[in-house]
Amino acid sequence: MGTALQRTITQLRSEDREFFQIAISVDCVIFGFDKNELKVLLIKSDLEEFNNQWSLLGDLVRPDENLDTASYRVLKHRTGLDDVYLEQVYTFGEVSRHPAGRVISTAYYSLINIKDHQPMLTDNELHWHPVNEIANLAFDHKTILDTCLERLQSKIEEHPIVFNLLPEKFSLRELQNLYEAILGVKMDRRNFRKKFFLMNWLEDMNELEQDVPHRPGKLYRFNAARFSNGKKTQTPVPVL
Amino acid sequence: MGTALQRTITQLRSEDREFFQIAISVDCVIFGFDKNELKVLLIKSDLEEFNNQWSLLGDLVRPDENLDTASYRVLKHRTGLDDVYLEQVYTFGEVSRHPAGRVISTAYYSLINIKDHQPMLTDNELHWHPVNEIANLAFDHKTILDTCLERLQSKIEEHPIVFNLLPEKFSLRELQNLYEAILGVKMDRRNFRKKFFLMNWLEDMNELEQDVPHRPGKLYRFNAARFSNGKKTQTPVPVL
DNA sequence: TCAAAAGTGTTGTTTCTACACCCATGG
DNA sequence: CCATGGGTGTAGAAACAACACTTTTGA
Repeated sequence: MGTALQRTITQLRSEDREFFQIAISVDCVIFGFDKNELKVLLIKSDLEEFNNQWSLLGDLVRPDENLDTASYRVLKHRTGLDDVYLEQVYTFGEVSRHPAGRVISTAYYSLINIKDHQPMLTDNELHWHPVNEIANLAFDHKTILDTCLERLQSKIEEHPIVFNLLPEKFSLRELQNLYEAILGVKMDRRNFRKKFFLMNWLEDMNELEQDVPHRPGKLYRFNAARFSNGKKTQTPVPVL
Repeated sequence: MGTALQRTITQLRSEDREFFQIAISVDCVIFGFDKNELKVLLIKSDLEEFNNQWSLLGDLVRPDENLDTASYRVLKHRTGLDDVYLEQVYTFGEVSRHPAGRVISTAYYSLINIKDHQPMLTDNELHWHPVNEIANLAFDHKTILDTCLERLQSKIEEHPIVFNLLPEKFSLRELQNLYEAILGVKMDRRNFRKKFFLMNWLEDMNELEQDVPHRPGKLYRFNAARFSNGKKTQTPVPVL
């Protein structure tokens, strides 16, 4: 009862050529945070069918390239950044999702500090768009964006990843603005501070904000070493 | 600055043939629940490299077939069941994950009522294995299984999907055994009952268990209409 | 001195956890 | 009558939500 998948490579190549008609791509939802808005990096589609529409950054996966590697490559190519937070979310495989043929796409999102990336903005095909203002995109990219945003929203409830969107030093106000922008809710300032200090993720830099027209706030940085000291550490013990 | 992905189909086919060297497959982690154990349906691998090892059920995706459709096809083929709960989890794309060549695989898990499937067990290559007793599998299938189990564990914390693993009528004890098997924890009976009645997902059938050597428990069924009447209904209102 | 945001504690509510006794059935 | 699991309520702890005033800075 063997399937094509279970045969050896020689057999696969000779008998099952019909299966090698699907291309695979990665699409990256690159999030940034600026002016208290969550933004995403988009490019003008140069495909005729989607003239003047924006699309996510993506590329075909090479035959000798891991999926993750392909995303890192796209990211590096478009932002110049290495070593960024990247997470696979979902694979979109509708037969008709791409007008150029059968292309299955695996979606990733990444979080970058928008300031680090400024120089690449000279490429005038690339722009940061406020996530809230995006009504539609080329291909099924709006769906991909929505899916990645939902994943991001649930992820930050438990994991300290938003720091990737901020400069090394930040104030609690900036951190709260960021959470509010991602989750689309307003939060109570006092409860927010309490919660974060309890988590024990922050290290006080003993520095103050500069050039603010009001009382300056303290600056903190994320202390990864403290992560896992928070309250969510009691992993349930398997019963068997 | 166009990439291969952005060209038209004619161009893609002629210039980028190198990209059509990757096959895509789906692998299904089919969960069942029997004798108070969570089980998964496996097949003996008939690939030489993995002689005598068990593997998940999967197949190559056809060029004109949606990803989800391919999973349903595999499921139908192996269990005879239609209309089952199915959820995509993750796509495994390591270059070397399959000895027969470059095969990227999208993993799904599904939940079925093991009783509905009994007849197909005549196929002696197919067996239900207790999830806790699986040490390794062919390919990277152990990783896939682990990933799907983790997803299942987090999913059931919020969503009423475990009912797919039970017969239509079940006792609260069975339901609790199922949660305990999936999560690998022991729970307090009184608190468990309280929580479920609060959720309001259950409909009392006014029937009792039969043929039990002790006081019979009431039977319930999942009432989908009541879902969303539970407490988790207050969706946060976006601020913008 | 004014405007603007920083910083700080307490109280009530809800949720979660731990825990023990009587009941109904089959054997 | 015994063994087995069904069925039930309460009290303490922890987490969460709501809320107002004083402080510091720049203009």
